[in-house]
Amino acid sequence: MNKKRPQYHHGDLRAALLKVAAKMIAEQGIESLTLRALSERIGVSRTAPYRHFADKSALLAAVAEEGFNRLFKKIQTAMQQAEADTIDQFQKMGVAYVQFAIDNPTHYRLMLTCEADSHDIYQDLEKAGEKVFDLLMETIKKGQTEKKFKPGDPLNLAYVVWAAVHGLAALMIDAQIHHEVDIEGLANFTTRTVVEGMLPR
Amino acid sequence: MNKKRPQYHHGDLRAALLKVAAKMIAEQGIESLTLRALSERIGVSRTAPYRHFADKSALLAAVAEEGFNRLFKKIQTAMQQAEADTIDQFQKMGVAYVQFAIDNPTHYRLMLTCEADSHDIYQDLEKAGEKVFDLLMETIKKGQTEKKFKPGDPLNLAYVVWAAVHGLAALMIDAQIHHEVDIEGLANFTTRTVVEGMLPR
DNA sequence: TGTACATCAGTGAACGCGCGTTCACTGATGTAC
DNA sequence: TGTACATCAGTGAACGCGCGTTCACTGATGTAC
Repeated sequence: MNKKRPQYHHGDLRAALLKVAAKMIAEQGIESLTLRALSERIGVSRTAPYRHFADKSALLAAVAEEGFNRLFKKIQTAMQQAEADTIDQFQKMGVAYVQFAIDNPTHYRLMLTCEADSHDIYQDLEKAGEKVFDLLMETIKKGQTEKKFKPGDPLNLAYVVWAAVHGLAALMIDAQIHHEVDIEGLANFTTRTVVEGMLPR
Repeated sequence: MNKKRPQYHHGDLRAALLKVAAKMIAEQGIESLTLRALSERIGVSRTAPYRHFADKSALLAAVAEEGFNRLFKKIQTAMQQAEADTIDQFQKMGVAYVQFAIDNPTHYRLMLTCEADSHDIYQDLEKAGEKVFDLLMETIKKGQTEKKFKPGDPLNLAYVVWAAVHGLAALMIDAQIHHEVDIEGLANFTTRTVVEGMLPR
């Protein structure tokens, strides 16, 4: 039993900080996450987090990083559940990406704006983000060598696709797209349209 | 000469607040805009803004609204400068949209996240945003009746296109896409890809 | 044209709040001998 | 197995700060007669 009398040493405070911070962000938004409330909820003094993180933004960066790792896994399993067809994998990736963002709206927002100020400072965070992007790049390259996607710099294509799924996620999160729409349906339609275009066949 | 001795009555404080707030947001970001600094810069007491806006968020909503009006005009003129071809107009719209976002990054961010919390509260803001969206909807409908776009619910197509340009803008603003890329080029490529798709011809 | 008065735009002092962070500290843990 | 000691994780009081907003006010403006 771990549920003994509160101990002086927490055991694994670092992990607990990340976990509870993620939970609180999900519940109340990023803005309202305070180091004080976070510590109190864990049952530790306000200043204990400073043993594990240099400051608040370092903690947020770690939370964001963990988010990218989860996103990475989610996309990976989505691809594995797809058929062998590259285009099918590609679409599943896109839908999984949007789904993650919708399921973890505040966390997702943190991930994509946290990096903004801190590109160079938090290199682990940057790497975690790049890992996800690389998954996309590789799929596009594979599709190109299989002649299923048109040729050209895969980086530009990756940007377009990323823009589409990120944009869709962002608009939904910020409630610009009305909530009553079928999320998965629209995510599916979006990736399909990016692949097939808007021209009549 | 308007540059007389400072007067008790400012003359048009409301307009000045909007203008200077936009300027300060552009210079230092949304976070760092404070009512105090804004008032001081205009040369008026801290509490003067409360004669014109209920509170800070009402002022921000008005700033955002003004942004949508400027965006609307910019897109309109971009369309007018295009050839008569609907698809050409469509692409020019997309590029103009991204261009606006890149030229006014903090203002753009405010516009698209401000609405989030305040959909129902600030109806003028919502209307200003809808006007821009309607421009997109109309163009898609026109393209469909001309058989230049594939049929189907134009709303879904509009969401896809909006997602693509918004996503591109957001990624650029949040420095997820490296700054060295050719902005206009990528914006062009994006709208073209959304129209034409990724399949080989 | 002059006066009285309601209305409105701006003042400035002050409140109250919550926050991140610092500092010197103390209790627990692990290791060398 | 026992002891000494360095190291490390957590404490709690307090600092300092900037902010949005309130309040009772005052000076300017416009209008009715």
